[in-house]
Parts: sequence; C-alpha cells; structure tokens
Amino acid sequence: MSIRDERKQQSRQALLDAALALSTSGRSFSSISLREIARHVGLVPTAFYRHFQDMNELGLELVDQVALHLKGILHQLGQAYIYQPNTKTKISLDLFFQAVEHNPEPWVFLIAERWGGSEVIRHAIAREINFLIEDLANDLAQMETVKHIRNAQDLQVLANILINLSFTWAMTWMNINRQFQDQARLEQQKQFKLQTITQVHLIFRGISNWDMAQTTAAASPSR
Amino acid sequence: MSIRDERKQQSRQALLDAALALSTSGRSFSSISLREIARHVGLVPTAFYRHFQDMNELGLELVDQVALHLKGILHQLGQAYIYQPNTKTKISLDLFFQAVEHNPEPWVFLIAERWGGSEVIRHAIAREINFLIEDLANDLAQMETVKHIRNAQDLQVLANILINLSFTWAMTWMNINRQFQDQARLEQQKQFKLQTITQVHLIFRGISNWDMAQTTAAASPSR
DNA sequence: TCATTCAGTCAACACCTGTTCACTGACATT
DNA sequence: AATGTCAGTGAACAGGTGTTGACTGAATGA
Repeated sequence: MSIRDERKQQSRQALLDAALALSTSGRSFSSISLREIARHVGLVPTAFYRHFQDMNELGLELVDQVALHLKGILHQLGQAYIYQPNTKTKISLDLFFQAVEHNPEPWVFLIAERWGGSEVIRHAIAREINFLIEDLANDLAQMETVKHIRNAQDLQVLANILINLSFTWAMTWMNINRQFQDQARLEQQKQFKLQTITQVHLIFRGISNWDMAQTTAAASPSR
Repeated sequence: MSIRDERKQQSRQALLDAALALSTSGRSFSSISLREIARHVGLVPTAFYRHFQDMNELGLELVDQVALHLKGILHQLGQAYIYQPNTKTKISLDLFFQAVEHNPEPWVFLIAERWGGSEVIRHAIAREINFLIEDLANDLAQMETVKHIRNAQDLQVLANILINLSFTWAMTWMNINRQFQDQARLEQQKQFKLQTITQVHLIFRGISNWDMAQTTAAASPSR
C-alpha cells in the first residue's frame, strides 16, 4: 500500500475511533456532530467528507468493526467453555466480565445504539446481532450439556436468550464499576455475579430438562 | 383547581406528550430540542421555561409517567396469569404483545433511553426498572408454578430475566409490525411468538426443576 | 522532470440551537 | 373596582451545525 493510502487509512480509522469514543462517553451517536469528531482527531470539518459521505456511512462502518470484535470475544468465550468441560459457570462469567471491562466501548456502542436514534444503524445492528446469535448457537451445539438438543431452532432460542441477557449483564457490570469504588465496588460486583450465575443455572436447568417431544416449529431469528 | 392552573397543567402535559411522541418516532431523546417540542405544541420556545427548568427535568417527569404506565400493564398481565391458572403461555404473551401494540410509546421510550444519551435519565430508568422487577417478583410469588421458590432472591432473579427479555420482545414485536405488512406480517408474528413461547417454557422448566438446596446468597437488584 | 491526483485547508453560507430580557393581558386576589 | 400574578409572547444574542466551493502542496505515476 502506498504512503498516501496508508496515511488516509490512518485518518479514516482515527475518525472511526473518535466517533466510537465520543458516542461511548455517556452520549448517543445521534447527538454527536461531524465537526466534533473532526475536531477530536485534529482535522478540519470538511476533511471528514474525504472519508465518509455522512455520519450514517461512518456509523455503519463502526457497526461492522464493533460487531467483528464482539464476534471474536464471544467465540473465544464459547470455545473456552467447550474445551474445558469441567469449567464452572462462575469462571466463564468472570472471563466475560473481564472482557467487557478490558474493552467496554464496542459493547456500549452496540447495546446503546441497538435502540438508538438512527434508523439505518438500528437495522445494521439487528443484522449483526442475528449473526452473533447464529454463531453462539453453533458453538453451543458442541457443548456436552446441550448435546441432547438437536433441534436447530431450539438452539437459536437458547442463544437468543443468552445474547440478550449478556447485553444487560455487560451494561450493568460497567455501571457498577462507574458508580462504586474500592471495597463497595467489590461487594456490588460479588452480589451481581451471584445473580448472573443464578440466571445461567436457571436457564441451563431448563435446558437439561428440555423435552425433545416439545420442539418449536420453524422460527426465524429475532430482529 | 383554578382555571389558570388547569390550563397550565394542560400545556405542561402537552409538552410531555410532544416530547414522548418525538423521542419515540425513531429518534433519541437527547437529539430532540426544546424548541422542537414547543413548536410541536404550538408554543413559543420561551414558554417551555414556564413548566420545566430544562430538558432533563422534562425527561425525568417523562420517566415517571412512563414507568407508572408500564407498572400498571405488567401488574395487570401478572394478575391475569395468576387468577387463570390454566391459561396457556401463548395467551399471556398474546396479551403482552397486544398491550405493546396498543400503546407502544412508553415501551420505546423506557427501553431506548435505558442506555440512551442522558446520564440522569439513565439513572432514573434504572431505578424504575428495579421497581418493576420487584413488583413482578411479588406477583410471581403468588403463582402456583413458582410456589416452591421461597427464596426472595431467586424470585428477583427470575423477575429480572423476564423483565429484560420482555423488553427485547416488545421492541422486536414493534419492528416486525413496522417492517412487514399483511400476510407477511402475520407469518413473522407467528414465528416470533413461537420463539418467545419456547423461551418462556425453557425458563419455567428451569424453575420447575429448581433445586431448593442451591440458592443464591444475598443479592441486590440489577442496575 | 513534469503533470496529475487528492487529503487536508480555509472562508463563507444559511440554519438551528439554548437562553436573556422586557412586555402583554387574561385570570386571581383583595 | 383596583391590584397583583404569571402563562405565553417577541426580539435579540452568541454559538454550534452541515455543506458549498475554490485553494494548497506533498505524494504519485508517466
């Protein structure tokens, strides 16, 4: 790649990063401005147009990048769970919370803008979440606990529940880390972890006792 | 109440209604303006200040009103479920979707602004959602299926799951109604209903086989 | 070496925003 | 009937916004 193209790519990515950072700092994507992003990168407003036609185009690319990242994390978590069959739920959830804490921005963006102010972005996110659910369903199919569920629809329904709940977990976790400090934070974290563990246990207890006779008819993923 | 106070109240409520309508029409609360709301009501921008100090104050009142409405709907659904023990899950979910469809705005507002662009509103919504979870937990305590769960924390965890999933159901349902028409819509609705029924069945199967020995320690509601 | 491409610049535009202040006039109080 | 209250008005402000068009100058390719 030529020097010029490389520098262009850098600016482009800087704009994307700035947009992610701004729309993740407690404000919504639809309330941050093109000028603000450019300013944050150290560019003049009009330079924005050299990279994106408008904020929607920037937003769509952001959805792509963010979804790709989450897909990687979730798959990683899924594989860790599968190949360590004796792993307790607690350890898996610890890994999850750690991943969220280590790089919160993608989670915040996807979850906040899922029902956010931009139509096209909501569409794109719904699409990506369906892919995440599909991926998770595929990972789950390899699990011992779930081996008796051979209906693809039922697996998707399970993945659907887990993905949607995990979004709430992620946001709740980050809110705890924002609101509390020191040993009060540790206490809150502990209590919340206990709750999520109970939730997972409850769901997998439902799975363990799942009746094969009672399966869903054809069903498409949620949007 | 005097004539003047009554008219003031009317204007005030008109502002609240306009704000709800605008922030529910595909845009976010943080991206609608004070002037826009006043214009929508037929008032001059400065008249806004006769009723609210700023948009945050308006937003907080909106959260109150919306949460009160949802609390009523959810309690009604809970009671209907309890006092008709033979009611199938399907009928309960039909009632739920019907309620959402009949008055979508409160759902959209609460769910979209839950992770939206305003800090104070997110706080207020988190608070109200905790109340909704508490209320639902109380209603659930009266159910036959759940009679063997006497641990208050476990009931709250169950209510937590149901509330959070119901939010996704509500939004998904409304998206289906927006994107599809006629018999394509009916088909999508049918398929999605089957999915949610499976979700509920899965969770309550987990509840039915809940082991009393394995209960959570003290746990506070999610924020 | 010279002409071309094009990321970034600069100035200017029309428009929308929140907030101020003094003002009006229908209702309320005395 | 005289006085006070206060929801709604109107003009004006400083500042932010998206988008335009013509420009500069370093990297590119012939």
